[in-house]
Order: sequence, then structure tokens, then C-alpha cells
Amino acid sequence: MVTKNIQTQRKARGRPSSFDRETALMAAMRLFWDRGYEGTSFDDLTAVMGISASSFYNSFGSKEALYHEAIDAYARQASAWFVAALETGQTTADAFRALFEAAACAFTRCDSPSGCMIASAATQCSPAQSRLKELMIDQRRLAEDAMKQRLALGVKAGDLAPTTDLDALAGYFSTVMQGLGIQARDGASREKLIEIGHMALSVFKQ
Amino acid sequence: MVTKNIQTQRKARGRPSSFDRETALMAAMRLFWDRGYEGTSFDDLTAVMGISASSFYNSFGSKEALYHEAIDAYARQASAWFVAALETGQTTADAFRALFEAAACAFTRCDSPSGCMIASAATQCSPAQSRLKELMIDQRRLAEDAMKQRLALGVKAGDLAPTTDLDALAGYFSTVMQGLGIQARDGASREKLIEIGHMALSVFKQ
DNA sequence: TATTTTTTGTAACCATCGCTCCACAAATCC
DNA sequence: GGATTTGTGGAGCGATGGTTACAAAAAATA
Repeated sequence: MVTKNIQTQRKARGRPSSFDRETALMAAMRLFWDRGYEGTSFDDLTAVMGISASSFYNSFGSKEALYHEAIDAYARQASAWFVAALETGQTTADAFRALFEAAACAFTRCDSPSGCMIASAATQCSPAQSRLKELMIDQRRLAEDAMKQRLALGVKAGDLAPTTDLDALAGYFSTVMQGLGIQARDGASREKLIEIGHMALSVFKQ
Repeated sequence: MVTKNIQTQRKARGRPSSFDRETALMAAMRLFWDRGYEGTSFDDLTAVMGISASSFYNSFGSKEALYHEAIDAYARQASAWFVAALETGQTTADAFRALFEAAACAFTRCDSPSGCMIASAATQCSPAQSRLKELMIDQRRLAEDAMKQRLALGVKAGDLAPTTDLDALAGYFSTVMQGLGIQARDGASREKLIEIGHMALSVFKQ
């Protein structure tokens, strides 16, 4: 779909784009992040991206295709701090402490919409968007899996009891993470989110 | 807005309704619960309510007014188990254990959409629905306040340390509750939700 | 300069959205 | 029965949704 410049020497034929694709994609991502798929209209998108309808379809195919790209971009960006945090510290508790602190920061950046684009997406939507709904469920599952893997590492390291129910614990942390997304969306401060994250770590003690 | 039958003796004038208002409202509530406000179309509503457009406006005023009624109905129904659970048991921990178990049950009933109608509503929506968004934020705040009050009772009863940060703890439980709503929406089983709720209680065992 | 390739601007398209109007139907009151 | 009141059915409205068609514009190639 996207024409690759295999030979950077050869210049592109045809009329050049008047906009930067990546910049436009980021703008679209933020709008989707803030308003969700159904809450974001086509006109809002083209306005914030600074392009016309024809350029939109020429470059991104459709609204749904653009949403997919936006989710991918967000997931890449989010998994950066997500994975990095989980690799922080010595103990499993340290890692999850870092994870929640990173989430609290990511969910309350002044240069982005609040909360998590994935956590609060398509929880309620029309049947026409059932495919997107499933996609978001998968994305949330990916995050939960990543947490589970880190917990398994903790068991292997003797950090956690071998009897630890990894699925349940990962589900618990995933639940807190998703809840944090909603709290952030509702205007909770970064400090409040961090405090909540710290409280969630009390499952480790005892 | 609604005509009250002050004198039950006197029969209602005019052509009688061909549908039961409460039944239609419940049907609408479930559809909104499942699809959200923007995800539910006018035609979907009239279809599931079994009435025509004119009867719809005659009885409910507008889509938004109906949504308000639906939210009120849900809040009444939900606060029933919510408040009852918080009054359960001796200790504060008992009360919250009951609360999470009640939530787990309420969020996974086969005769209703999964999850919480309020927790996952309008987290992402178009600016046109900003009033509804604020309404939902208020509703979520009400739940958090109720939890905070129960925690304060625990301090008064000597159940919790006087130094307990009630706001933070209530925020934490509220976060877990909202996360449970998303988990349920994603298809988590009742057992999983209960397990997660139990883990959330570990904040009590210092 | 002519040709080819790609992007852009403009103007529509068609379905759906929430909603209104109005003539008619069905009940009570006098 | 006639008047009054209230609910119903159906047609259709203006606005907006996402999408497409088409020709002009701007670049490389020949």
C-alpha cells in the first residue's frame, strides 16, 4: 500500500505531498485518543491533519484504516515506556512500581490527551464497530500478557512464591492499569495516580 | 413532565399508550449500556423499545432526555447493591469484600450487558457530548464518595488507622472498580473478577 | 516540449442521523 | 352523540456522516 523508496537516489515521480504524513498521523492519533473512533468525525480529522478529503483517502485509505495506524502508533509509543518500566529495578515489585509511575506520567502529559488511548477505547460502541472492539480487546490482552511474563520472571527469580497465580495477578494489575486510565480521563492528578499505583503494590507484601 | 395520577379514581383521558413506559425504558437502558450514547442510534432505540418515533418523542422528549432517564434508572439499580454491600459485615474490609463480590456479580449477569454502564461511559466522545461526559464523571465521583464515606466510618470505628488517607484509598478502590468494569466488558469471568476484587483488599493488610 | 505519474481541490454522492409534522385513532367527559 | 384529550403511524425534513469522481496542478521522465 505504501510506496517504499528502495532507491533513495531516484526522486519520486508525480506531484509531491504538501504535508508530512507522520505529522498528520500523530495529529489524527491524538484526536482519536481524545474522542474515540465514533466520536471523531471525518471533517474533524481532515481539519486537524490539515489535509483535504482527497489527500486523506489517497494517503490513508479510509477512516478505519487510519484508526488502525493510529492505534499501532500509540501502541508502539506506549509499549516503549511500558516495557522499559517492567525492566526496571531488581524485584518484581520494583518493576511494577516503575510501571505504575510511568503510566501515571504517560496518562497525565499536558502535550497529549489524558488517560490511555487503548484502555478506554470501544468499551461501548455500535455493532458496526465490533471489529474495532475486538481489536482493542486484543490490545488490552497484550498488555496483560506482558505483565504476566514479568511476573513469571519473578517466580523464576525466587521473587514470588512458586504458587503464585500468575493469571490472577496479571489480571489484577491489568485492572488497576485500566482503572487508572479512566481516573486520568476524569481529571485525576498525576500525584493521585501515583498514589493509587503504590497502593496497588500492596498485593506483594504478605 | 410526567403526568401524575393524583386521583387514581379518575381514568386517564385520551388514547391509552400501547406500550409500558417502564419496560421500554429498561430496554433502552440496556441498549445504551451496551453501546453507549453515541453508539446507539435512534432507530435502534425505537426498534428495541417497540415504539414509533412519535411515541418516542411523546413519551421521552429526546434521545438525550431518554439517556438521562436510563442513567438514573441504572444508578438506582446499581446503588441498590452498592450501598447494600457496603453495609455488609463487621469490618471495613468485610464491607469492601462484599462490594467487590457484588460488583463481580452485577457485571457478569447473563440477563444484562456485561460491565458497568457508568464506569465505561463517555470516556471518549465527541465534544458535542461534553455535557454527558461531565454527567458520567459526576456519577463516578458519587460512587467514589460513597466508598470514602464507608472508609471514614471505618476510621471512626477504630477499624482503620486515624492517619489513613481516605481520599487516596477511595480513589484506589474506585480505580479497581472501574477497571473491573472494563475487564467484564472484555469478557472476564465472574470468578476472575471476584479473584481480582479479593486481591484489591490486600491494601487493608498493611 | 510532450508524456507520465502522483497529489490536490472542488463538488458532489448516498446513507444515516435525530427529529418534526400532521392526519387519524382511541379513549374519556359532557 | 359530540367535544375533548391524548397516543399512533407514516412521510419527510435538514444536517452530517464517510466516501467518491474528476479534472487541474506539480513533479520526474523521455
